[in-house]
Amino acid sequence: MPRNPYADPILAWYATNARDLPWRRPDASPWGVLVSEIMLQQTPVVRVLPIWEEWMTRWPTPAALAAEPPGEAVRHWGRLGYPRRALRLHAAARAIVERHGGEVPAEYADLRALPGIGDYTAAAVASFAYGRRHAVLDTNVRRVLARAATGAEYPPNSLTVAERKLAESLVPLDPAVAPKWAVAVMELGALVCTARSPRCADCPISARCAWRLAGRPPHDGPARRGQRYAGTDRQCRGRLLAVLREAAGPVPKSALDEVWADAVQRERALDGLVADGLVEPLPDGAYALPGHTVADASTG
DNA sequence: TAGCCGTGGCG
DNA sequence: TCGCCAAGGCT
Repeated sequence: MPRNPYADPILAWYATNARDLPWRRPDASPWGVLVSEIMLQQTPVVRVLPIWEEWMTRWPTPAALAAEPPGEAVRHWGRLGYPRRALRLHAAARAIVERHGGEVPAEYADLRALPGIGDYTAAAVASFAYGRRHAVLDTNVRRVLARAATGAEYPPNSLTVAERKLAESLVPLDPAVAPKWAVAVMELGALVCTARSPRCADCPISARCAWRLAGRPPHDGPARRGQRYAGTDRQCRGRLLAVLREAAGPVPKSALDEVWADAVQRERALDGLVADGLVEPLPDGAYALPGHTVADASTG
């Protein structure tokens, strides 16, 4: 039995089925790869594409972003969601300038030490941008391995030691092949071995997929907890931050009061945004995105 | 470690 | 319609 019985068919499938994504092109910089990975966290590719293009034009290097106030990163994050990612990406850019001379580091440990970069993103950037050998374990890969190797429809709720050991055992030994395997198995999960309705007829490893061979038994464990959204603090935070994103400068508190009726929840959410550094209260009682430049009010 | 953190499209 | 889901990280 080869080290990884799935590698050859998945690599062959990837060669003809991979999407042409800008951060995968040869001219993509490590910075472009890093930005894409942060934006893609919990966010579909189609929504990331235009924002990524805008960021690459506006801030082609970590130094370019680092030179801006953090609020500009939040503003140009738009409606991608989870805006703390924008704040952390800005902080990562400044750390890259200060600690790494403005170059995105290639070492996993250095990447992992940057704000907003966890185990997955550090491995992904090291692998995709620098060709390093790493087990790149995202939700797609976990699902593919759960089905193919374990015979379960879905992976466990949280990453287990067994999953990590399995993934690491499958990383090709050839350093030139390892990063190709990482991106290929991820792509298979994104396009074919999907969560809702997997397209087993189009899968290059269906003949050796334990889950399919078992008749695709449904998930039997505890149901995954669905997360409500309407009426939550998260929705309230989103409303408040949208007001600040769309305003050219500081806004009076009344502008925030207008977008959420429940005053108790509104204050709690606003306090949370301030605590997170996403919103800055000003001495005059107004609110702004963090680090905004005070406009010159002496003209006119 | 389980809960929190946005947003929008799809089955 | 509405719950589920999308290249996670942090505490």
